[in-house]
Amino acid sequence: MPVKKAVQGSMVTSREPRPPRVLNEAHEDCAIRRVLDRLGDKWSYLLILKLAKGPQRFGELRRAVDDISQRMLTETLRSLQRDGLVARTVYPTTPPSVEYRLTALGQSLLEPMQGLVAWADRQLPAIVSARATFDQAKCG
Amino acid sequence: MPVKKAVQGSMVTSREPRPPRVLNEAHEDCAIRRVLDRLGDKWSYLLILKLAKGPQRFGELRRAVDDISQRMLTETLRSLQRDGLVARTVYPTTPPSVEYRLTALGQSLLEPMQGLVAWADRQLPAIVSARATFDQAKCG
DNA sequence: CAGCATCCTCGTGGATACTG
DNA sequence: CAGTATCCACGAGGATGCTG
Repeated sequence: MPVKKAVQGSMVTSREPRPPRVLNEAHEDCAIRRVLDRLGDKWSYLLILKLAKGPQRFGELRRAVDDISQRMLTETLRSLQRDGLVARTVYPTTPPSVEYRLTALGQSLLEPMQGLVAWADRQLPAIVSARATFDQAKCG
Repeated sequence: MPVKKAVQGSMVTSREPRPPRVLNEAHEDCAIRRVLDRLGDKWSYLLILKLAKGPQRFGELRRAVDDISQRMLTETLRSLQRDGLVARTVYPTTPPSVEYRLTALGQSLLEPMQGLVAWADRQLPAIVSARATFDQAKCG
């Protein structure tokens, strides 16, 4: 395991301080990549699944997920809203109450998503087992 | 393993060096999260889609994706292999030749994945449009 | 209650050099 | 060709404090 030198010895290479990195963005026009960049983050997929159960308030979602930080909940919900997958409704009560629900577009994502969820549920044992075999072969 | 302290500036804040973070791992038993942690990375999904076309050699995959670094190609392929989604075959020629192909388990993932790809292709315009509207409302 | 602002840590992954 | 090994930039996201 790479314990991270930390030191960078006294003598050290003649290495230059590395020029800024230039991104290759050629893939930006690939639909699946753009969608995965969105759904592949830590919380989006999960929040959509929670919202599939029906509209929910901010605090409800927070409790439903329970290990999401409030900052990420806010941020993820907003980006889902931006993409038109989630709608946000403010009720001007005191204290304020905000409800989130899936839009039609968001709903339309449920079907393909549930296909993946079903696959995950079915195949997880096989994956875990494959993993064990692989690790055994390595270390045994 | 996080040895890393390294600098931590000379003068700097009166703030304490923040106690170590303890992970909430309560979600570890959720199949979809475990599967997404795997497929949600930058390359797995894409490599599986490439391998769906048939077995391919290391270099072929490298060129097929073309903006993946060789390090990440190696690493991603190995973790897919570990999970039993991809099989690796070495042909002891000179120079060596290594072929990767989807296992049956990997194949079984294609169907749910393609559902998602299809959705992405269909709905990307709607998402882009929603995004524009949202941004307009913000800045306009 | 439903956020916003700030700061800081750490994991992901790119760049590069080297090997069998 | 198909990797391994190292170094390091950067952005995701947790912790915390404050607000309407």
